[in-house]
Amino acid sequence: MTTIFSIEDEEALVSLLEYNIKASGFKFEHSTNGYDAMMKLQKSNPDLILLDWMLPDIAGTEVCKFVRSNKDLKNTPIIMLTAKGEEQDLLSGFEMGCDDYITKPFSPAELIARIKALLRRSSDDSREMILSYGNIKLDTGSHRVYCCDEEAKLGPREYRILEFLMKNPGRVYSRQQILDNVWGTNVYVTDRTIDVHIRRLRKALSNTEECKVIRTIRSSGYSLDTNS
Amino acid sequence: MTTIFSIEDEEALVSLLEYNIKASGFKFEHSTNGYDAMMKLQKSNPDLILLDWMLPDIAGTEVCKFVRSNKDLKNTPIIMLTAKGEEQDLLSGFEMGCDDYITKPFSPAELIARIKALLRRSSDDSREMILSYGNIKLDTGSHRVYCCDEEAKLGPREYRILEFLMKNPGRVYSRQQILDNVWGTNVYVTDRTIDVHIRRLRKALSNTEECKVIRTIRSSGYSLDTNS
DNA sequence: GACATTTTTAACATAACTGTAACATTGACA
DNA sequence: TGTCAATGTTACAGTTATGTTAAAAATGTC
Repeated sequence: MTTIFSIEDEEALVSLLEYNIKASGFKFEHSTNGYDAMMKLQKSNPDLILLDWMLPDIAGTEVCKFVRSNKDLKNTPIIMLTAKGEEQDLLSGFEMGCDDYITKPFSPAELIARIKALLRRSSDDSREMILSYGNIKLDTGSHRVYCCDEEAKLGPREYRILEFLMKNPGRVYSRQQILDNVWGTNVYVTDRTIDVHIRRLRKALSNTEECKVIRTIRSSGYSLDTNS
Repeated sequence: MTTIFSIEDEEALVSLLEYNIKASGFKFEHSTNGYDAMMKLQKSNPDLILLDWMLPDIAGTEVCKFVRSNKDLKNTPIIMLTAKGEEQDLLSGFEMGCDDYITKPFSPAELIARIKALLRRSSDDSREMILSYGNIKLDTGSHRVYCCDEEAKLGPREYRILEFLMKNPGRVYSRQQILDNVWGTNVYVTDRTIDVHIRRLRKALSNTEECKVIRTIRSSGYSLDTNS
């Protein structure tokens, strides 16, 4: 689960943060001072850090510097919290590598919006690449699929199933695994539904014999493989 | 040539600025008071403005407000010059849309460094170039779009969407990505709004069949691509 | 402040996709 | 070979995503 780590000493604010962050479906962790934070951060390895610029022990810049120089944490986005009137800190903040800032007092909605925006920006599942197996090519950048150099027209679900299977060609996935990865967990869908989508996928990839690469492993599932 | 416009009344400082700015290869222009500056800025249309916060006639905020509300100047970066001890001005400065500040006295090296940093940042957006894809050409200098050699009339938003899509032809962007990049992060706009703009964009680019290059990827987003 | 332009929302229409059920087929095993 | 369970196939109806239009809201302009 996506984890937000807050470094903030003001109790009332911590409660507010915790409530809103949890309500938005994130995991919440926190420290009330800089040294504690530096210890915990290493283990926690959160997805985003909320950093109060005014801490009881050390300056926010120091925490920032620590994060940026740490191998595991260096790419973790940081949002700094500053009080009204501390705008001159913004420059040093950005220079130290903060990604965004928000001025106290702030609305929870705004904070959540900024958190989500930053997470979006730093998430890397939008990488472009070309997966290929046999005569099938799948371009995640343009969402196009080619089968023996002809474009295959797939529905969104079929596309995602194929993308999933192509990440590990040859490997057998159970219907449940396919469901979890393509539909998402806790979704109520019959197993038979998968068969239907597999059918559609096969149909779309049937230009030539070499394109028929979805193998049924009876009582186990499906895989991308030569049918042999 | 890149032009730096200074608004500063202290003669000694003007000489210092002029010398260093010219030595760094920029063109130097200046005014010694706010009203004069507002008149000259319009014609000069500089690449960056150095604004002393304490002017003999009007407050720096007023000049700032003027620049930001002027069609041609609104994107010009502003560095404000403040005297030590005027830190409280920074708040209003940033609120008015200043991009950076520097406290007097400052080292010429630091000033030049900040100028260059700001120019770099703003040049990414304002570099003039002609993007082209298929029969569509987009001139970022004149903000004109040609579709099969005829000019297409686009609204500002449509223009920016097209410009964004043209930076990576073929690549699929989700509505959220389009929002982040065209509207900016943490903006509350419905997804449907994008569809409407896409509709207008398509309408404007429909001279011929070859001009219809916005592809819908159901449940994923849009891309600039042949529809095949 | 009135006007024109642009942007956003809302409502509805249309097209595309999805899941289910019902039935057909296949393969394993006694 | 008959039986059973698993999978293949098909068609359809419900659902969802997108297209389209118009009007309200916001913004810029004179």
